[in-house]
Amino acid sequence: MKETKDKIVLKALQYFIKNDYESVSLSSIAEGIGITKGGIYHYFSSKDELFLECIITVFEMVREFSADAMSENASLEEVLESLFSFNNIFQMMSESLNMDFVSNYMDYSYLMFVGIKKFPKIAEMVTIIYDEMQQGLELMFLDQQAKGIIKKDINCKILAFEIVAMIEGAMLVSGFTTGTDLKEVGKDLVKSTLARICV
Amino acid sequence: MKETKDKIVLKALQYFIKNDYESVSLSSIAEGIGITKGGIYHYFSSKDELFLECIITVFEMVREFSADAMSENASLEEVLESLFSFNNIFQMMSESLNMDFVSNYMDYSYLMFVGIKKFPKIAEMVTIIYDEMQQGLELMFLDQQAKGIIKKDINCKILAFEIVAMIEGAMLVSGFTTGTDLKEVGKDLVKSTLARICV
Amino acid sequence: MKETKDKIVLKALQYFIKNDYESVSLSSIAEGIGITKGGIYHYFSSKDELFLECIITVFEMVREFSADAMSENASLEEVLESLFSFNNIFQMMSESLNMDFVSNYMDYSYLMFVGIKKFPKIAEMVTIIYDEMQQGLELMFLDQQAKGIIKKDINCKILAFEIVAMIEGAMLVSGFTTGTDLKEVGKDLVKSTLARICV
Amino acid sequence: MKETKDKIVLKALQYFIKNDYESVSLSSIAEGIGITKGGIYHYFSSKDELFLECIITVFEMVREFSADAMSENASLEEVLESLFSFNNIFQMMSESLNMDFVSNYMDYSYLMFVGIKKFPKIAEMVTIIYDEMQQGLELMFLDQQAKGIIKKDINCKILAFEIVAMIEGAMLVSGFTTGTDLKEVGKDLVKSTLARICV
DNA sequence: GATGAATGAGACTTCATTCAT
DNA sequence: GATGAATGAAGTCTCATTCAT
Repeated sequence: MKETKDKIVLKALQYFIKNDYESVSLSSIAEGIGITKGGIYHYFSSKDELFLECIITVFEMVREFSADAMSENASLEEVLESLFSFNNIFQMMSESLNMDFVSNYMDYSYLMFVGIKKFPKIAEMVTIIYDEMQQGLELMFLDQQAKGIIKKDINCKILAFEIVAMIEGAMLVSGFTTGTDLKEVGKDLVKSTLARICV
Repeated sequence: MKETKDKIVLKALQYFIKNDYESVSLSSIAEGIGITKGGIYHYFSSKDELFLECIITVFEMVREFSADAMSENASLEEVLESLFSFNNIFQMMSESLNMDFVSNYMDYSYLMFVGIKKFPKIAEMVTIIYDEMQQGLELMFLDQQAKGIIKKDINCKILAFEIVAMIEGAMLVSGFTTGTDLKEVGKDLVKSTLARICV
Repeated sequence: MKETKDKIVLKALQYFIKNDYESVSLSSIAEGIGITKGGIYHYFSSKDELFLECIITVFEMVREFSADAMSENASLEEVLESLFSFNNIFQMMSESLNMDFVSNYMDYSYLMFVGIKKFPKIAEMVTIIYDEMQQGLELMFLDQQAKGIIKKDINCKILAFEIVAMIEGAMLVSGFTTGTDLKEVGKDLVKSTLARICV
Repeated sequence: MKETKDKIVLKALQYFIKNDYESVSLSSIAEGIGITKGGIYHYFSSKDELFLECIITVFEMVREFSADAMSENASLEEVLESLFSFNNIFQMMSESLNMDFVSNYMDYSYLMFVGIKKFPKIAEMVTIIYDEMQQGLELMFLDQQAKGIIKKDINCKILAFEIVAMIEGAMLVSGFTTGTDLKEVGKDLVKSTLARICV
């Protein structure tokens, strides 16, 4: 059955996302789904391998999300609205994983960093994600600029970087600053962005 | 002598910033500075306490940096230039610590996240840092707006959040994206920001 | 297999009864039965837990012994003879444990004291043992008094306490005093006791 | 000054009497009297030596007490009353040590046992104490028997052993059994003892 | 497919002890 | 007479991993 394997990844993710890599024990994962430690070794040859699978699972979801947001049919406004509705990302993630523990950007971000420290290879995956997002945005901005919707004097490459940076930064910062409602912030940012780039 | 204690914190920071908390052993720290494991316990009652001291050391430097950047005498342009010259932050940090290991934002960010997972209290410190920065910027923007330098229709509170988010996001993202020169990015962002907010 | 667990308790008891609690290392226990340190943690979650199990094992044997000695069918003389034949207690204990290390009362007594210092709860167990013994004796004395065997003017409650105290004291003291043969002492005490309480 | 040395012994005794030998650290003793660990080594060459001094201190007091109780001028009744007034022993001990922590026989007894496990030599000291006491009593009993006060058919050697055993046993057992008032028990035992040995 | 016993390495931590000051 | 830094050995405990069943 593939069921057990999925259960392991899910439970592992749940722990890895909230705790230090080293402080997550295979026992606790096994116990959490009602099997024994040794059983995990049927599906994964090591703790590292399991961890990697967890990270990849999350990354694929993020990639899918950003691809969806930038679908061809969407208007400039719709794209920005999708990307800036941070809460949706984590809601979707939680639903996909059938669990409610990815409560904020910090959880996701933490997993990413820990992963990179453990396996430098993961940094490459992150790079791909950001590059794809940035290039996607740049292409869209160029298209809109050609159509006369975006101001002519704007450097689309820089703008794309700005947007990506602001999305990541807003998610990160809003997890800490007091008195910032994530939903409102998203809307405000979309508005202010459109105002300054559109003709 | 306070020398040994400082050496311990320095070496510990060096390891904590590059590796998983749990995978940093006190032995390696001790060995790294030529003392024995037990010696560390003269100065710190536990690994956690040492870790905390390391984090606080870094936080104080960041706080100082952002306070310096927003000094009263500085012009709008100077403030933005300071805040967006990311590389300077880490250069300064490296100099202060007399070590060259804080090579990028990821290192600092990682330390922050790991710290928060271990000690939720640290999240409060981070909140203070961001809040101070955001409020400082907002005040400055309002002042400049009153002087007629910044456009009247701009919401300074949102703008302050945007700037903080962009700084953090740019530092984070630029650590991954390919083909982005951190120095150039900073300059570009200052330019584009000034262009859109100034009369 | 329950074999290993039993081996651990047995070997642990062997060490705990002869040495300081703290100076008994899990390594030595493990080594003593040919397993590794970590193996002990399969059966006991801590050194304390193992220690507790050891103590309980001993207590249960003592309780059983005193219950046996005061069985209903035994005559007054037989009961006293059983209780005062100290050496039998430890012989039995050694046989039950399949080891010959409980050589005298001091060993048992020491274990009891150390246990109490570590876990105050153990004092309650000891209390139960003594109370049961004292009450059992009192009932028997009252019965014998009613039958006219024990002198009418004797306070059976005090007598019961005296007997318990003398048993414990004799075991304790005889471990030190020179020139006292434990076997002879027991017989003498039975004789002198019967002489003074019987009609 | 001899003051510091005395303070060390006193504080050490306070800890050794309530805790496991190994779990008493020199740091805690030093801290308890406001000096540092290293300072102890001015007066004692090792932890063991300090421990031994503590035990000897206690033993000397016990020996003195029993010698006092059996002073030549005292009558049979007075001697027994002194020996059986257990609480007095510990009260006196506490006063001598200027501390109130020797609350019961268990504390004293525990110290004795731990001492023996660590240094078999101490068993010899205990033997001397018991032997002295037993021989002292035997001599007194013989004297009283010669004077016609004690029954002729009593074996004074056995009686002396019985008394010592009962004293030790009563102190031990009364620390556990419920509903036994130590003071009353002492009086009862004196009475019942006199009744059975006197003409 | 899964269990459970067992290993072995490595971690944090404590402490008696030494010694220069 | 006393401090305080530092050592080094030992101890408890945790865990990834293996393997017979």
